Amino acid sequence: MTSAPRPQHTETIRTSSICKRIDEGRSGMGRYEPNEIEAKWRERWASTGIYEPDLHAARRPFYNLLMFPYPSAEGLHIGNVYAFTGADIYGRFKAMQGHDVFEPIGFDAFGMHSENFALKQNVHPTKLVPRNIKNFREQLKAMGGRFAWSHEVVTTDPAYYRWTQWIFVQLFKHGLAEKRLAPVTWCPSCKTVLADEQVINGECERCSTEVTHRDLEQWFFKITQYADRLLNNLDEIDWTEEIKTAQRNWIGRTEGLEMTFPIEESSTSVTFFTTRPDTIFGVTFMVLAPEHPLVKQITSEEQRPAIEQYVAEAMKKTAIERQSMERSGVFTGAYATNPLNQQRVPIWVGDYVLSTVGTGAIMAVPAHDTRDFAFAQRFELPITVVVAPPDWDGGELAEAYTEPGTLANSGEFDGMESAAASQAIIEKLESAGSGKRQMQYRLRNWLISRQRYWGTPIPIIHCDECGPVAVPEDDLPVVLPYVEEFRPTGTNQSPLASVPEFVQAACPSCGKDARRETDVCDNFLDSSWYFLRYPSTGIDDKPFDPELTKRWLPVHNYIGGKEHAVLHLLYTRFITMALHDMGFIEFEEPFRRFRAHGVLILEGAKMSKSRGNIVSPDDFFKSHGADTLRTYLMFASRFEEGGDFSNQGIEGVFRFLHRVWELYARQIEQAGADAGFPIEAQQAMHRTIKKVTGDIEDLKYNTAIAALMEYSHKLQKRPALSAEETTTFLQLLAPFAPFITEELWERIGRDYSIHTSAWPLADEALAKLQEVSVAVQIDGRTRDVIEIEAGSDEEAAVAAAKQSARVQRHLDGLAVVKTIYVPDRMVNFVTSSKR
RNA sequence: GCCGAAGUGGCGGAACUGGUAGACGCGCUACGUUCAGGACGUAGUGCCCGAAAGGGCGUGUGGGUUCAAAUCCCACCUUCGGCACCA
Repeated sequence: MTSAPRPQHTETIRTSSICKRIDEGRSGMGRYEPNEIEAKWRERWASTGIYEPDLHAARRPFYNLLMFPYPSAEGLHIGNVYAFTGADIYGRFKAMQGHDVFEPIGFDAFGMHSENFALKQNVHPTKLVPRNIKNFREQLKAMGGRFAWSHEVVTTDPAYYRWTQWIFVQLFKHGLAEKRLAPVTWCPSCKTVLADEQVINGECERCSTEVTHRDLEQWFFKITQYADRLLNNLDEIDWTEEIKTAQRNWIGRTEGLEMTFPIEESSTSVTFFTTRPDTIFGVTFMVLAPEHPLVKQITSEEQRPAIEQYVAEAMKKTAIERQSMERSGVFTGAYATNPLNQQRVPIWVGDYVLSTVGTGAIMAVPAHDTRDFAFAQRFELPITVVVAPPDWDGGELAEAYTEPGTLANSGEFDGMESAAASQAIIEKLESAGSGKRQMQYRLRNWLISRQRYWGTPIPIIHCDECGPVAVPEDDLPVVLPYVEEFRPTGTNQSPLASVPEFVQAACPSCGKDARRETDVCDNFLDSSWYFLRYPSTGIDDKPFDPELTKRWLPVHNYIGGKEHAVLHLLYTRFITMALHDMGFIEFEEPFRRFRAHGVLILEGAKMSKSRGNIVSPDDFFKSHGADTLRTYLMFASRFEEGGDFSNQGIEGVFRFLHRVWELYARQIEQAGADAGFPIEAQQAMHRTIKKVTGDIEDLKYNTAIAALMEYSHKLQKRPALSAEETTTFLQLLAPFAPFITEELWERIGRDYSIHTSAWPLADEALAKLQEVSVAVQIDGRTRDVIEIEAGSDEEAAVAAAKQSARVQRHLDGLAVVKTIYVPDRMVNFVTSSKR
């Protein structure tokens, strides 16, 4: 692991002159110069190591994790600053509450973006990536995160990917890795495998050639074996509900029936899965996915040309297009028999059926499925109602009826309700041997192989005698060789295949000549375990030290983007569970608490390279300083919702920090003045402590900052501040604006550092409001607002309300039939005139 | 198409468990300060009628429940995010 270089601040950039005049004529303090003070404290924090907890001795460990960035050549994105600031504020808050906070950072640096960018710039990724990382480090330091730089992790470092390979080997040894044929997207012109995002409207993004598919031998991890546990544990873990829902849907466990229809004049049959056994009597046709292996077998000679053309067309569409466009299909010429009613049903091919879902074939029940209904209408196929809608007249349906109901046209099952009928039909089919109850999952196994250069080499050697053999652990890492020509090779192999010294290897098992695997790993594997490595960086004989792991994990708080809801977060859970089962770690869920933050958008659109609307934080660091940018990003919207970035509102936050500076300048000048601490001021302070503390815990940073602004206005109005107010306000602001608060903390004569000082505690009695405003309504309309003592009973509140002249006027001539009192909130007089 | 989230002033956004809609900030207006000025201070600022007092309307649209709805229910519209080789 590399240790981060000290930032060099040879020159200080003067801040914009927004405040040039503010303090002219004021002596001593000078004006707020964010660039000066930020440079000063960056250095001081680094040299004193206040963000580097002693991992072995820490008494109250708190592992505060954020999603490590992908170091692109464009530099740190303002969205990264947004996400990391949100996580950092929480870490700073926990540290001030007395925890030993470990907030590591690293770089997820393998992958297609780096490879493609390197190709474009004609710079080798081994040169480009360190350059990008260096730039990112500087930017990350500029934003003022409390990062433990001595534990930096870089996934492209052999000292790291050695253990990524070790994980691959463990999974392989435990039967959780398998190799099989699977289709990839292929550009016939570039002669290369394409990623999904490189395909636009069925064409290669570079050469606009229509893409095709190829079957290649690929490695998979058997995540589906963990489907039930991954699903069931979701009920227990403290994660953002939205993410848990996304994972549940992704895993997609459904219970139903798997059954087969024999094909006429053939020895084969079609197997499909259905969650609606109650509708089997309504099957009027079947549909196979275009990729289904039976298609070639059963198509009649007459239909063959049409089918072949249709299948070729379908292969060009994406799964999303196939499900969004108008239903299309072609009849194969073959028929199957419904074993329940002996009905003859035509077999079609339709691209709305996906080979990756279920068995790649469906029984079509147009009366009770909207997609099948549309298909039947288009091709004039019969629609048989077998579940009667509530007031069905026996006639034709205008649209599919997909709800449960009473069975009709279903022989012996007529009159039964859907749920009972499903069970009865399953039992009948099970005893007849033509179907069985089945749990089905949407989740598919994890495709690990990439036919690319810039990734972790898969640590496997293929031997003709022994088959695939894992590289012995002592031989790891399998180092990614330097390949000058790292562009895709025009074969379906990784560029590594063109390096004979790499490919040639002796079989670790029998010693004969063998071939090294040349595909590299999906970089989701790199990022599936990085949090396990952070505490153990520098340890080179094991991936993670058991002692440190036990002390620091599972992670206490993980904050990251919703875009990682299923892939990264599910793969990470899977790897953790697998390592647990193999006995390497004691826990099976990696993160105690996970919170998803929102997406930062620009003028209503997501920032992306393709739109060209990426905003760099660098200009803001220079013009306003990191404190202003951090605070503004957190103030502009609810952290968990995300929001719009505009540089309109940033000035408001900049002014706020200037006013804070001024407030303390005045305070310092008046040193020695007897400030006093009136009760109202104490109450305001404790209310603010309570509000800010609660809001940070809930990640409601925007309202915490609003409360601090409000409180600062109150402080500005006081002639002088007490010592307690002076320190408390700075402490509450410190997680958001770590630099200015550290500077002012020093200037008011407190000991370094504010960031290790104790978070203020709210005095509940003082935080409580003494007087409350109570709305007085008449028939639900607010007519007056009265001030009464907090906690007043109904009698007192109603009496006070009736004192109001306005209320009296509105009640004049009306009879109150009902009075509603919500303590400390409102009184409502309901009158007889009410409607 | 499927899954998820969200629609509140001119703008970003607040609003506990159904209980004063619009906190805080931007912008705008007026006044003050300043040689001048992007600056700073004070006050005002949802919309409509009104000189004011006051009144009416108002949280995407239409309906409903309730003494009371941004919040709950039903239907619809729009936007954003995800859909397995982007990370």
